[in-house]
Amino acid sequence: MIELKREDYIPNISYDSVIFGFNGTQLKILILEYHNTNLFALPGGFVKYNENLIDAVKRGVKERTGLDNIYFEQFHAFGSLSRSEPQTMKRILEEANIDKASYDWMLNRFISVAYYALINYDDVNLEPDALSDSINWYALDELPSLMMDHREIVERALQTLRDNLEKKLVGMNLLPEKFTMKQLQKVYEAVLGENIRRTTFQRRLLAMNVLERHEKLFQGKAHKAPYLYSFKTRKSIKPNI
Amino acid sequence: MIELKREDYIPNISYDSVIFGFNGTQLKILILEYHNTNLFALPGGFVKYNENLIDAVKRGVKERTGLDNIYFEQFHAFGSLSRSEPQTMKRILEEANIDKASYDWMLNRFISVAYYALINYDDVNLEPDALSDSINWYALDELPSLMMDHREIVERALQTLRDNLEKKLVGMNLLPEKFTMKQLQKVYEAVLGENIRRTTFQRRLLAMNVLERHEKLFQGKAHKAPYLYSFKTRKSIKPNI
DNA sequence: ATATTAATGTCTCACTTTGTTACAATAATG
DNA sequence: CATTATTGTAACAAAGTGAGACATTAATAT
Repeated sequence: MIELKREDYIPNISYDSVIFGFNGTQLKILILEYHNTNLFALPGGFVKYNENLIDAVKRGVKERTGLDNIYFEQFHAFGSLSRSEPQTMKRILEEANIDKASYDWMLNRFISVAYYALINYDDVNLEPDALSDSINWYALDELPSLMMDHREIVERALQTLRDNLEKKLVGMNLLPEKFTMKQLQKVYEAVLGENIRRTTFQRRLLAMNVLERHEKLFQGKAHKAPYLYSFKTRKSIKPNI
Repeated sequence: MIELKREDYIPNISYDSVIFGFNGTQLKILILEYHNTNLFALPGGFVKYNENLIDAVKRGVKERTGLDNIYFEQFHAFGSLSRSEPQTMKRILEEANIDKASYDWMLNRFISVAYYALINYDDVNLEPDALSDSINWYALDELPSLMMDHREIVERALQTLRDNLEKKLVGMNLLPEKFTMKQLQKVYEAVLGENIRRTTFQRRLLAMNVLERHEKLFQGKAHKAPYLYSFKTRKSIKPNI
């Protein structure tokens, strides 16, 4: 049974989430498709009266991916009048057989706060919400046409991710705990959308003093086995001299 | 007469603005003081149902400074439950002699979207709003104690300003149209909170190729007159996806 | 008129960071 | 045990930055 009672939620505020995953080569994001509408959208939702904004976001993502303890980064609030499309919303809600009395408030104008998150592609247990037929990974250059301003939201998320890549050591959540330099480089290349020189990249990242080197990897490939690295926890980072 | 009718405004959403100005040496921001309360706060307000979020912000700042056509940068939405302080709000509204029926909705929990702006210190015509005794410039290191989470909002604004300084050529609005290299350096120093080497700074900024050099300045100072510069107009770059 | 003063514009040199190329090391394969 | 493909790192070139030196010059003092 779908619960979207008007009295539980703050009207006019919503969130949208851009969930990035990495398949080893491409950056992908989670997109859902609403019942019988051919409408694709970012996973989003509403905020309860007695709930922190960030908790609403976490709740929505946990319901759809099973993941908890994800790192979110808020990147923009979208507040233009023109972004709301009551007819589109109405169609979605009718196709999901929600009754008019309970969905009426959802046709209002909403200001939406957008977050992105970076998760380990393989950990996800995808679960469509009540309004959706499916939720799936889409590569950034193979996105379906998205409803409302969601395309703009995605572009802004990617831009922020690129801007933050250096500062926030963003690869952290897109990779397994231990990874090779090559894997990390692939993450950087996927995020930045450009190739990086191997030796320069390696030298730069080692100089940053945020990686911990472990034993060798036995990948079964016919060449020298690369080291495995993991990210140092912030505490264990010692100053470079 | 104060107009804050519940039916005009979206409940639960507000904005706050951190307006930076520069007096040649220090960065300052605008802070208002509510009637008879000794409470200091950032200039903020509410969003009308039929109004873009950014237009609400511009409206509020124009009413208080007389300034139009300011560049705003949205930097964060503050959405925790704990940020709301209904007792504080009640006191402010009572001291301003607003009647309970019309202010009741303002005691709700609000999610606030915060913007900063950079303006020319001298152009401002300060005008307290209906709830306030005064609106004034305060240097960042001489701020009074601020209500609610406004201190945190200021700190985040400053952090974002610092992060964006290089990318967005932020000095643009803190200086008159034409300025000397020294003046620009003072802006950088005030924003970053540290001294910069003159020669390196000059070389770096000229290398960025964003400054246009004009005729010399006749400052009446007993030394070689510096060049005047202005910012070249830039075409915005769209992110690739 | 001319020397003085002090901030500016630019140059140099050392040092650091980044780009590029080269090459030795080595796990799996046959 | 040689081959293959990839890795780790060294070496050198190119570009960028920190620090200092110095000539230039508008106003002022002489």
